[in-house]
Order: sequence, then structure tokens, then C-alpha cells
Amino acid sequence: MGRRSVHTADELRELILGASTELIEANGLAGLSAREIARRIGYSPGTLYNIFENLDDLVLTIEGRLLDRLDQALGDVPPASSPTQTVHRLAQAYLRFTHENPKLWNLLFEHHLPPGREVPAWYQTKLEGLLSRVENALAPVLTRSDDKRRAARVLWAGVHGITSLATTDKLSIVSTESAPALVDDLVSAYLKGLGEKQDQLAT
Amino acid sequence: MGRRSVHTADELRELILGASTELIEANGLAGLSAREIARRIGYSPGTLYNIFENLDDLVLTIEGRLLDRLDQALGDVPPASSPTQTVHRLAQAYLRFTHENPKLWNLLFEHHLPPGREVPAWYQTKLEGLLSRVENALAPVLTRSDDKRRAARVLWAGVHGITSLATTDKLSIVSTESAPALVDDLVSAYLKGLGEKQDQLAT
DNA sequence: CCGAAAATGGGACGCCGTTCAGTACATACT
DNA sequence: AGTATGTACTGAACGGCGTCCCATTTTCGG
Repeated sequence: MGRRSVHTADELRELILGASTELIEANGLAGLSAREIARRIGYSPGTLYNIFENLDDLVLTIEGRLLDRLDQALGDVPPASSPTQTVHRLAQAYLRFTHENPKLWNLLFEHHLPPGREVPAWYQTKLEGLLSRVENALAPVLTRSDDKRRAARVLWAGVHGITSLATTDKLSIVSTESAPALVDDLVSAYLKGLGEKQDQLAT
Repeated sequence: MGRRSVHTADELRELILGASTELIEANGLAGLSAREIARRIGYSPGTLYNIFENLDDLVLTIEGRLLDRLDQALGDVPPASSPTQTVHRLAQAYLRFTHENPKLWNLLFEHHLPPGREVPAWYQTKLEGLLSRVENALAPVLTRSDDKRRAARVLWAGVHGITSLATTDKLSIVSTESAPALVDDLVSAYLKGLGEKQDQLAT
């Protein structure tokens, strides 16, 4: 068979990404297969390889879009009266996002590149963009940029840890329902502790 | 071929677990395959299924032993002068353990059971045992058992988040070298913040 | 209208997990 | 010692997978 031209390359690309996303939302990374994608969109497996280098490339594309969506969700958070409150809002928005897209979110951690292959540069850039949202929220309260960097990373990792344990079947040390309370507790206690430390340094 | 009886069932079990562990340490879960295990130990793939129900069963067994090893490592941590210091030591011991066994540790999060299958009861028990080590360390400083539970979970999840981001290729928001400092920062600021909260409640 | 380029299908290769019938061996019994 | 019994084991088979590639068909430029 030859050129069908019932879909443009871009349309085909979106078809593939759409079908892939559905498969992942249904069954995680394990539910994804080139053959199943092809079946769903009515093309043969080989066609996928005209558009994506391989499945890893496809998955990275989906991950990129997911990071964009999270960035947008965090961007939609209105700044609150205090930096502390803003961080709380960001953390809860992150939590909400992961809760609404659990399988897709897990993709970021389920998926590994084959040994030796590096993550693309734009991927790292997107992550830094997300982190900088937290850093900016912390700016009024932490002036030293090293402190800001560290605090943002600790908070990010902490919230990630909670959501990661909550959305993973394999050990719910943390239940889905308790996650928001834990996140609040982490953010408030950690920031309070940081504040006290600063006071000590100031005296 | 018939019974070889060059190895007892227990020896065979250990051979299989040993080869599997090596494969995972080399290439993560992706490096594990029933056929490759069989090749390495000089048996046919079918033999594995006399001893383990399937690969998931085998992997869960490895995970169980890993959790036991971590439990032992945490048990070897000597109590410090203050509860806060003890928690610091526990956190650093956890970090060290994951750093020394990165691929094996990642197994806990890479591996998912097929949909519908639940984690065995002993697995949950082991996890609770680990958590209770943190709770016990917090006991002198947090009397309300709810507070203890929450604080232990937040700390556990927080440290997990940091190590998880540090040991994952796919985005090193956190570098391996900076992880210990982040863990210290998290523990000290969080506990300080908790202390202040308590003071407030006491007044 | 024809030739060239491009897109696609479909089969092939070498993997995978898992199952199972058959076989060769060790043991138990006579 | 010889035979019967049961079991540990093999190896092939099934249906799946990712990826590659060639033949074919269709579209487009001239």
C-alpha cells in the first residue's frame, strides 16, 4: 500500500499521541504498545516509525506535553497574600494535577531511557521552569539564591515524595486521602522551620 | 531430562535469586528476563516456574529481602543524644542505603503488579516496620500518636522524594551529591517547624 | 500522461513470559 | 537386584512484543 493522504503528517502525529495517551491512562506504560496504537488508529506498526524515532521518542513527547500542562496549571495559581500561602497553593495545585492524571503522571517515573541515552535538553529546561515557579514564590522570604534553590528543591522533592507514595499501588504508606494534609503539614512546618533558622542567622 | 538433584530446591531458589539480583543491579528491571536467568544458572526457563509462581513473585521476593536489609541498616543506627539527631541519622542511613543499592532500590518503584493483584500482606508489614522506626525516634518529641504518624510519614515521603529524584536518570532536579545536604535541610527545618507549632499549641 | 518520490503495509527477526507434554532420573519397594 | 513410582527437568509451542525493511501503491511535479 502506498500513500493514503487521508491524514496529514501532523494529523497522524496527533492521532498517535492521542491513542497512546488513552492507552497509558488506561493501563500505564505497560498498556502501551506500538502494535496496539497502530490497531487503534487503523495504521500498521511501521507507520509509527515514520513519525517517531521509536517508542521512547513517542513517550518523551507525551511527557513533554504533560510537563507543559503542569506548568500551565501552576501558572494559573493566583499569588496569595503571603509567600507561604502562595507555596501552599502551588503545592496543592501540583497535588491536584497528579491526582487528576495519576497514570499519566506516573509515566514520568515509570519510563526510563535505555542505558546511555540522555534526556533531551528541552526536558531539563521544562523541569527547571517548573522549579523556578517555586523559587519565585519563595523570593520574598529567602533572599540568598542558594537558600532559594535548596528550599525549592526540598519542597519539590517532598511533595513529589508524598504524591509518589500516594499514587503508587505498591505501598501506600500514604493514602490518597491523607496526601493533601501531609502536603500542608510539610509545607507549613518546613517553611516555619526555615523562618526560625533565618531569625537565628539574623541575630 | 529428568531430575538432576545437583541442587536442592533451596539452593536452586538462591541461585535464581542471586542471578536475578545481579541482572537488576546491572540493568534494572529491564535487564531481568526469565530466559536470561535460566541461561545464567544453567537451567531451562521452565524450571523457574517450579519454584516461583511467575516473575512478579520472584521480584516481590527480592523486594522483601531488600526491605529486610534496609530494616537492618536502620536498626544498626545508634540512638543519638536528641530525638532530632536520631532522625537525622536514620535519614542519612536511608540515603546511604539507597545510594549503595541504586538499581535495586529503584526496583521498588519500577515494579508494578498487574492490575487487580494486591501486594502481599507481609510486604505492607515490612513497610510499617520501617516507618515505626521513625515513629519511635520521634516519640520523645511528639506525644500525640496522630502527630507522630503524620510526621513520620511526611519525613519518610520527603526523604524518599529526594532520593528518588537523585537516583533517577530522568531528571536530576536533584544531584546525587546534593542529596545529603537536602535531606539534612529537610529534617532540621521540618522538625524545627514542628517544634515551634507545638510551642504555640502549648501556650 | 508519465516518471519520481513518498507513504504505507506486511512480513521478518529475535526477543519476551508462560505453559505443558514428555522424558530421564532418583528413590521406594519387592 | 530389578522394577515401579513419582518428580525434576527440558524444550517446544503459543501469542505477544519492538523494530526494520522491502515491495507496492499512490500522489505529485513536470
